[in-house]
Amino acid sequence: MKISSLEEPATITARNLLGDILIRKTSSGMTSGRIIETEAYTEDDPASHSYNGPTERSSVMFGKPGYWYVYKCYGIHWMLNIVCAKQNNGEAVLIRAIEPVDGEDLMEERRGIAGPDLTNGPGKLTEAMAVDERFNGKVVNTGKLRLMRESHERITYESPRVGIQDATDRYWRFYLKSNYLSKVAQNDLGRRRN
DNA sequence: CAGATGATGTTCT
DNA sequence: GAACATCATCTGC
Repeated sequence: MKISSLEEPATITARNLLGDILIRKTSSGMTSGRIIETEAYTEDDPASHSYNGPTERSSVMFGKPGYWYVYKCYGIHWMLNIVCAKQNNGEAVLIRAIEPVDGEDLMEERRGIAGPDLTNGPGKLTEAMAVDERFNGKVVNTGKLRLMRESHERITYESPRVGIQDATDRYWRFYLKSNYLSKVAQNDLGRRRN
């Protein structure tokens, strides 16, 4: 069992979340997956929603750690984040990819396909796990969407974040080697972190 | 394969 | 009115 706290800064929490298990329960059944790719976002970060202080959308990021931050991207996809760092620090970690653990058949049903494309991207995993705005601002360890902290012994890598234009020199994307890494990230030059 | 593009709607200037 | 922490699909090799 992992003891690291979500009060740690995003750049540390993003790494600590690797290997943890997301668990989603619905009336159709349970799905779960291992987190294998994350990105850190902070207030001091032109690419972050919290960069210009709290807004109606980003205020959750400035709240207490251990809450979900869910927002809609390009009008289509839900993005799942975990708020971290101490209250009033606008920091969060975006979950970019997971490996299915349980309920893969239900994920295939929701996504309409099978294989690595099930969960190898931030918008894909929320569809596979039936995550939407209902979880925004909710506590991470209560309710139908939970996080199980897990230790892992896999090698960790870090590299620049993807899909953004600002601060691309920051190595704030973290991942484990996996067939389920996000498409846009599969061929980049990450450096080993442990 | 790689690269371009349209979908689609909320947020912020 | 522009930008956007994306994805699926289409084009042309």
